[in-house]
Amino acid sequence: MALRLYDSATREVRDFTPLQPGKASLYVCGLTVQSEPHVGHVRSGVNFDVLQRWLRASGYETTFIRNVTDIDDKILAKSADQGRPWYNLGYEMHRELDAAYASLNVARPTYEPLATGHIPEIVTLIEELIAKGHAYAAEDGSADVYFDVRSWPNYGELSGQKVEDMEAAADADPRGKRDPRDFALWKGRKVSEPETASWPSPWGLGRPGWHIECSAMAGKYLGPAFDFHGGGLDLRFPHHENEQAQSRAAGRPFASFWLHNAWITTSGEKMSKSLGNSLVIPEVLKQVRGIELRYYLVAAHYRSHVEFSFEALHEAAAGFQRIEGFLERAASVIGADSAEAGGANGVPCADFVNAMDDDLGTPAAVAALHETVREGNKLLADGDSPALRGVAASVRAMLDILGLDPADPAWGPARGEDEKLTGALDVLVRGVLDERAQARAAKDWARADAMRDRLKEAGIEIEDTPEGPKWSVN
RNA sequence: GGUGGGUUGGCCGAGAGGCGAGGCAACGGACUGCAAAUCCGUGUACACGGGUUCAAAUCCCGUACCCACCUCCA
Repeated sequence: MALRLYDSATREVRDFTPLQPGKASLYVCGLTVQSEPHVGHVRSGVNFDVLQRWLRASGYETTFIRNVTDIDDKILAKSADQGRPWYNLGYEMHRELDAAYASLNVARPTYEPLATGHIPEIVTLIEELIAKGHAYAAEDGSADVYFDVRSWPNYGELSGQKVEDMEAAADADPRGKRDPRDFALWKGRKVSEPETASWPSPWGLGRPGWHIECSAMAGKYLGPAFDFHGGGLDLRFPHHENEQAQSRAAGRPFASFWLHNAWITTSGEKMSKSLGNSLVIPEVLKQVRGIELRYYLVAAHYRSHVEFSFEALHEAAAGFQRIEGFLERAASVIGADSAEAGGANGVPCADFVNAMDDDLGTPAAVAALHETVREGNKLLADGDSPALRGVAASVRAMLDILGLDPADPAWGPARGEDEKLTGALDVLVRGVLDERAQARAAKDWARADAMRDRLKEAGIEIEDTPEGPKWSVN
């Protein structure tokens, strides 16, 4: 079975047929760098990262563009409030975003273009649209340029809405618009805005509207037609509708598939900057590790709403630790350095592949992963074997596709934190364990258990295994 | 007003006409001095009311509640 994905434009699951054989091109709307990223933002990053990984694992040479919007109304307003340059705020938030992605092992895109770095491409595209009669400069001298919605009969095709049924924005600033639904391609500079936030154009000083940047950048890096365009569900309208209208009006076929990830809600409501109920990443990572948060996000389907709760998050962490536990035990049996332990030659099980091919069915894929782990746990009882090696490698390969391989250097040094400290602690704990072994040999269970309890109070868990006791810091 | 999505067991979350995804929690068993881990097993579900069907969580009609989008949003 080949890859099939749900296309928001046609509202059905369709077979993926690449525009160019063996290649896949993907454009995802990244964030506007105006505030710290929260769990919801990162969900999108993780979802499309999984898509990217699956495309690569399926043999497609993949180009993945994820932009950063580094100029917009909110950035200007916030930075003005904070009394610092807009680019200073944007840069800081961009770095926060990078850090959040890194802490969740979201791979970097092929390119990560900034809106402000593509003013010439944007101006050229607007000029094309004006020449074709789909855009006009406002006649009020504001230097604004608008897309003429009425000139494009297919407007609304992506979101399934009719222009007549749309409400005009309550707060829409009608200055210079022929129709309230027309949207800005170029925003003339207002006197209240900093000079550094404007660029010269044929219509006067100004800055790009929000939608045009994505059309321009997608065109620059992926060409007039490309395979996938992704983003959050809320971008479907107006952002993606407008992107598609602009691009097609300019004669570019644009995206073949539109992919939208659903929300993470808190207390039943959308997690949003404007609601102020954001759960920023560094806060969440005080409770679970990045890999566990990623597992939580991957275990739900990308098109399902997820109601965020710390309880569910901890549950997910426990589920992931089951997988990790198997890998640790397997590595101690077959040797951590063996080729099989690396997962490089591992083969995902058929259920996993079928699940992923079916609209990135990560929940079913994770179920398949757990079943493989159970199989591996059974094999573990018999010690080293080719079957165990195969299963361990398979588990690693599946985890890698989901971006969840605990041994991936992206997660940083393994749990052992500081090697010197761990080494020192090991000597001390071993000393206690040796004494405990003597007590156990003498069947002095009270003394043996007391030692175990004391270690536990210090946060050190003891497990007796056939190979002797093992300790871990909890 | 327009458009779209949702409601599944103690919890999280899949599925989409028959055979109970998976995880977490619970309980029983195996293993263990005990515990932990692991394995085996058990139970409790499809918002409500009708209908179609040999068979409905799944299809149809209706109702209720929830959520999102309609030019700031992952």
